Amino acid sequence: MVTREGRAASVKDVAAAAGVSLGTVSNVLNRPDRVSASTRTRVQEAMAELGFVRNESARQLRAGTSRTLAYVMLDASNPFFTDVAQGIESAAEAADLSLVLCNSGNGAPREEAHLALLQQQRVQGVLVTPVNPESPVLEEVRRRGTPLVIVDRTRDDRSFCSVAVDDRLGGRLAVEHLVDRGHTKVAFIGGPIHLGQVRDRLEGARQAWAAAGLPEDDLVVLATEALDVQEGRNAGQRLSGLPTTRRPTAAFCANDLLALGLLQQAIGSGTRVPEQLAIVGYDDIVFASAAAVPLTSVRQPRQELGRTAAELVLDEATNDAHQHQQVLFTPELVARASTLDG
Amino acid sequence: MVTREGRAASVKDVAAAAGVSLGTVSNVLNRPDRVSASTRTRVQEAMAELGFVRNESARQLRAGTSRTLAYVMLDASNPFFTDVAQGIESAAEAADLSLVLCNSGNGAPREEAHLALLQQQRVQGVLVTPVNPESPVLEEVRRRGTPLVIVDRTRDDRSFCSVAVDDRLGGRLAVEHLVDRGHTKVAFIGGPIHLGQVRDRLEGARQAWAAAGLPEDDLVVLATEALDVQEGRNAGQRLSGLPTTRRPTAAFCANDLLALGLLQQAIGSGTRVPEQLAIVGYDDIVFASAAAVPLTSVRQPRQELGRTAAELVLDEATNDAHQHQQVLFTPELVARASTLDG
DNA sequence: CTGTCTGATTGAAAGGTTTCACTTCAACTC
DNA sequence: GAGTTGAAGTGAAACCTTTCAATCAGACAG
Repeated sequence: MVTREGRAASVKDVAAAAGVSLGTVSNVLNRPDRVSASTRTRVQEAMAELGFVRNESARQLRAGTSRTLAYVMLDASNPFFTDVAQGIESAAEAADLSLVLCNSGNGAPREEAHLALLQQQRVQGVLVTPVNPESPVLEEVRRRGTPLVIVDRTRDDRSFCSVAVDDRLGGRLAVEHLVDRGHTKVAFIGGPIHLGQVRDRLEGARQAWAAAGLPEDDLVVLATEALDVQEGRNAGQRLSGLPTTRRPTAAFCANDLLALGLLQQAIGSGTRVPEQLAIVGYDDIVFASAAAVPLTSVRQPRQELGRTAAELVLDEATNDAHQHQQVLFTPELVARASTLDG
Repeated sequence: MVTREGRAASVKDVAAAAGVSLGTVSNVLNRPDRVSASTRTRVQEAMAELGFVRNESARQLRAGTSRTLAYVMLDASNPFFTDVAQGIESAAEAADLSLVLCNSGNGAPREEAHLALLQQQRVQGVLVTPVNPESPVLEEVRRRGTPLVIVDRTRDDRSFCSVAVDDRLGGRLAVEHLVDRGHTKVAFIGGPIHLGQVRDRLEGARQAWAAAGLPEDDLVVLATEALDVQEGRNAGQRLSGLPTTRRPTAAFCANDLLALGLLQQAIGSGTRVPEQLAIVGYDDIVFASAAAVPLTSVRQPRQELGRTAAELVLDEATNDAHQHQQVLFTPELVARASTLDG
């Protein structure tokens, strides 16, 4: 019956309708075995009749805690982060928690607003890929009692749990691969250069370059303003502008979006990939393998990243003897047509 | 001070620390103008001192409603839906509500679980791109008092607000464009065929085909099992397998993921796009224009879709005289290199 | 028939915030 | 100086659920 008399039905209404006490209704909800079968069905019928929905606020107020985990994503439109979210979700599901996603869209104010709300909601824990991992806001969150784990970033002091992927190693793998294929002049494309990710990948690239005994100046750095497709195209134009003799024969891009932009610009301007320009991306998003020339890329264990982060935050939430730890995953190079001619 | 004595600080603690009554603390929180400046700062200092975080459950319990909107996405890894979510977010922000995202991952049980929890949380309203728009679960949600709007789908009866895009028109636009370019044998690629979207886009395609006076049989339907990249590749192989005389010179794909898969397979097997095979996609996701051969696609006003849906759900939540309405947006063809040679 | 045990049910308290009718007090008016 | 006004602050009630000690009814033993 749709008896909507202003407010929603409460346990009290259900109790009245079923002719039992309010404690019994609660028992039906939480410990059905303690209630006789006949009463139980009577109560359940009353609930259905009245369209009763348990009020989570009241429940939580009493219980003191929610059954929710939250992930504040840096950029919901980057497939990398949605994959991470899927990993988190699988761990949350296993722990019988539900996951809510928030999107900061790379904006610090939005991130702060989301974090404030999540604290107020007393979520069990927060996972976040922060705009700035060094921000004091993160400390504040934990100081106020909400467990927090940093995802795909690390903090210089080791004051938080974090999960990330070894970006230096990733950079090394990419450049070693290119060196193996005989390239002796390579461009690194990425930026802003102050981002931890970009810095580390470049550093790894330089290590591999030096290890191969190649002259430092032949690893050219093209700094970009963002890690998106448009910037990839721009970088491509800058490459095309170079005289042939000084033009790199391969490019290592700090993420796949850049690589896809570069690829597009290259093909559009008649450059053959990989014959004239080999390309390595980073992240191995689903669109990398679906590119017209399937992209060689450095794969990160995205789902596992998420899953592990969720497990850490749960440990922090439930285990008194919790120790912060910084988990570092190992990336893996996936070679495809964009570097493999013939 | 990190005085964590078991439980978090409450208004009562703050009141005691600041030497005021509990009502005053509440006033500082909700009507700061009614409190003298000196008391206000004293209370605020006490809050900072104790690391006070307002308990949203208690607030909501008292207020009866939350300041939250929710969107249950069909597939968080499809950029189309994250763009819709961004539109919703902008409307939510304007109304000073926050948005939580849930992902059903195309699974009915997950969708149901999310909907149940959102009702319990007494969210202001729910937006959902349902696995099955005809599901009785949706009626249940509304019957129990939570406003609900259907996004990017429609229901046959008009019992819900919904926002969608005119898929028949989209199909017509795509095929008209191909006919204009002189194609007389075209493949429609999409499926599962029972999906409303796919059905309507195909129907529009057929209308345009018939209107051009072309023989019905020359619009070939290749049914796929899903709308993803892999199925696009598969479809490409099926096309390649056809004898040249019977092979379509153009393909209209029911979404961009299919189109990208098809494009990849085509280029990989040496088919020149668009000279030997023109391709039209649908959705105009960001990766469409970034494809190696930029994809002609039917653009849907994704952000506006989300924004409008959010406005409708808010109207349903706040306006007693609310009337359900089905908003239908107009798609637009964006012509790019995948159909434009020369 | 008394006493004991068990399972089912009850009723009241607690949890943190907001609201609102009420009190207090200082400043002002005539 | 009696009376009025307004601003500032107070305190109890209400929101809905869960928990737990207490009660009840009936079965059973002695």
